Amino acid sequence: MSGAKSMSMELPLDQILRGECVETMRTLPSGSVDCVFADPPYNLQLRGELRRPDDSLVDGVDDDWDKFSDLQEYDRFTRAWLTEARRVLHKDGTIWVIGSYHNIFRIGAILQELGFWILNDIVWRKSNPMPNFRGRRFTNAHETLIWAARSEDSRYRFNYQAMKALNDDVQMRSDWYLPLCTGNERLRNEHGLKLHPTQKPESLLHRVLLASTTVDDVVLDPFTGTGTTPAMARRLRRRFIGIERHPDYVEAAMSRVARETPLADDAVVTTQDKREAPRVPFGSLVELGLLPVGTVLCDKKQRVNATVSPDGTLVSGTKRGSIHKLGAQLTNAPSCNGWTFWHFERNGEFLPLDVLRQESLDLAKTAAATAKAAAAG
Amino acid sequence: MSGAKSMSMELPLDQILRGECVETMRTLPSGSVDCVFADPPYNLQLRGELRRPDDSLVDGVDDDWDKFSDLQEYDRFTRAWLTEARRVLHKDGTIWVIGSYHNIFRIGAILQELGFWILNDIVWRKSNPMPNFRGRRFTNAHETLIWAARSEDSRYRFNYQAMKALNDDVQMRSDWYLPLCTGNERLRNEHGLKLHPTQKPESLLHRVLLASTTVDDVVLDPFTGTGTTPAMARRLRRRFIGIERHPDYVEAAMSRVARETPLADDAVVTTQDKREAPRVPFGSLVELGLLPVGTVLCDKKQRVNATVSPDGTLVSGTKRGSIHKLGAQLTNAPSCNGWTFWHFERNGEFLPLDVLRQESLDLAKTAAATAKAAAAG
DNA sequence: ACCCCACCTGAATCTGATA
DNA sequence: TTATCAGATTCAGGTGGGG
Repeated sequence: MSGAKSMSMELPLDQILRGECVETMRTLPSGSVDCVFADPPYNLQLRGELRRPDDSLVDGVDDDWDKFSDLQEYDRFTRAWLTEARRVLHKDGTIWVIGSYHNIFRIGAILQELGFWILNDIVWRKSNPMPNFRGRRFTNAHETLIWAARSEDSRYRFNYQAMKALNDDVQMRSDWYLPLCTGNERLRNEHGLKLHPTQKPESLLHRVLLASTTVDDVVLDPFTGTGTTPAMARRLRRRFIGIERHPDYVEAAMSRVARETPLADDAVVTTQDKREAPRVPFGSLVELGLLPVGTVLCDKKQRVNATVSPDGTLVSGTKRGSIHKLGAQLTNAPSCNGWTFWHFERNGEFLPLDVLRQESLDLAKTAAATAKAAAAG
Repeated sequence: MSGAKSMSMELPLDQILRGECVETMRTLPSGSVDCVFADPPYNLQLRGELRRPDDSLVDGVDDDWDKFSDLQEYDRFTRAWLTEARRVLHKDGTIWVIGSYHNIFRIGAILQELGFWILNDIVWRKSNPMPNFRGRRFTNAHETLIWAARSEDSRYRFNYQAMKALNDDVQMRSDWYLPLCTGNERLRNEHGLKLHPTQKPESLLHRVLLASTTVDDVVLDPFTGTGTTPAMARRLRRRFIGIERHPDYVEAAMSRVARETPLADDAVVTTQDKREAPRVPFGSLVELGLLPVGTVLCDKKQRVNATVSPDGTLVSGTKRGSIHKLGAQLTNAPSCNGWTFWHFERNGEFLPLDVLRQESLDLAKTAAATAKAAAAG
């Protein structure tokens, strides 16, 4: 199955090598690892300081390792480490690289140019992202992982059934909903400050390793940091090779790994992903055309009415607001459930908006069932 | 506001030009459009035909326009049309490009190389994606849109409040959950077969246009296809320029546009950003007598207070300054929004100055309406 | 033990008009 | 071009103290 381990060369297994990533990879034999997980610098290019609306300062990434003079230098760096990673990878191996819009397009383009074969782009949707404090863009609520085989004809590993099981017995999709690394999981120094600015959550690596490797596979992480990859590899009984430049991180990561207990033989697919509540923003009913812009809504006794705007707000005279806010305002109530307060006309009778909400959920459910049936054949 | 339309050149507005996209863009003047939405060919590398588990054939993308001999050719094509798009775009304009992992990394990298400034990458999560029939990858359940300004210093449009309203009054995130284009919305030929393999849903364009353009803005779609962009532009009272190579699509799109009814003046209005509201100098509230000289203001928790001067400054002890300056000074904050910081007493409760600002705007609006009625009567 | 609330934090390319 | 200043802007979740 996994070819790399059959080579049985003298690999520095279950170690974190201190050193530059390209140089250190050069010391590893070709075709010797089954999987690479890489979390390279993102080249964020942050400029001034950023403050929250309450004037508190955002603790941004200002480390030297994320500073590049320009795109060309970042591309050279990227091409260099991806070239080595490809050499070290077994012919049937796969690579994962995570990034944001700052760097992921560079990475993806270079991966393709080097002959990697992209299998999926995976979206890590953050359940608790940092908001956009200035209101100038959409909340940057996700990061992207690229999953690629070493080449077009690699016979790569994908544990389809394990992923399906992990996802309530429907195919695992390319969008993953996972929280950030916070709380106890986040490594901290003696002052309680985060040890590393970009520590990844264990749930992410758990899914990555479970999807694309098997027991005893060798996983290489060229940017190990605080060692999430080694820790999850040990827990899931994979072998790891870490590479990390900073001695403090090497030490922190190794003691973290030492605290991990490998799972027993029979323990495998256990973790469940956090299910999302099927929230329906009122605006989406408008976008979907279930409720045309300009529709006039009224309360049950038709004492007040309001018109639907393109952005999902309601307008009544000079007043504008969400279905809840405007309902409260027009009735002088402290609060109001707009879903039950506002009614629309259908076949001569007035129905609450809640009917439409339910219908939109049913639509989604039917579509999902159809897709599943098609998949089942 | 939107710079492009003020140029009033002879643009082929509200038309779909039949022709090759680069050539046709060359006929348009520089800086003449406010927004570009592009759904270019995806360079799908489907090797041979794809069959479902029941051996039925998947009607994939295999039209002539999607055949590119290799990555280099696709890059050349991409660079060519993006270069023209950038020339045609107003300096403060933005571009949207949608793609999948097959092409989006080429597009993103070239966008950056041409000097576009990426604002967000947006994930369109499909509520009803096609399942992965072979079980060899994750279900490809999303597509990616890149939203970018023409350059780093573009003062681009983002209708923050409208997006927030559309999402139940929390910031719109970078992941959008929308269904595929199916059912009645999908254009079909006389045999009931879909007219175009990749028709985009109207809900997607509704959100795109509502986020990044305003009424009468000019939107260019260089790969118009069945005309979802023109149709939504017409509905939302934006102007459009379409470009499409295939005469059948041009015809289908134009008759589709003709079936759209533009929203009425008052129906197309969305929640306004405060930045766009008319500016009210604090001093004018004093002049208008809405806030008498000598009134004592305090912060919400009544920890500091200050007195209103005739010139619209506040005085607190020996300190004097604008509502913003003094608020910042008294709280040792780098900045302060005096409108929300300072409160005045009315009927026993403390209200922020912002209430008075709104009231002065309402007064002005009422006065204008009265004047208009008098003139008409 | 439990609830409530105040406070803290996260890979962030985070203002714009006017003088 | 640069300096100045008005004023717009946050969500989910964890932690910890007090009642």
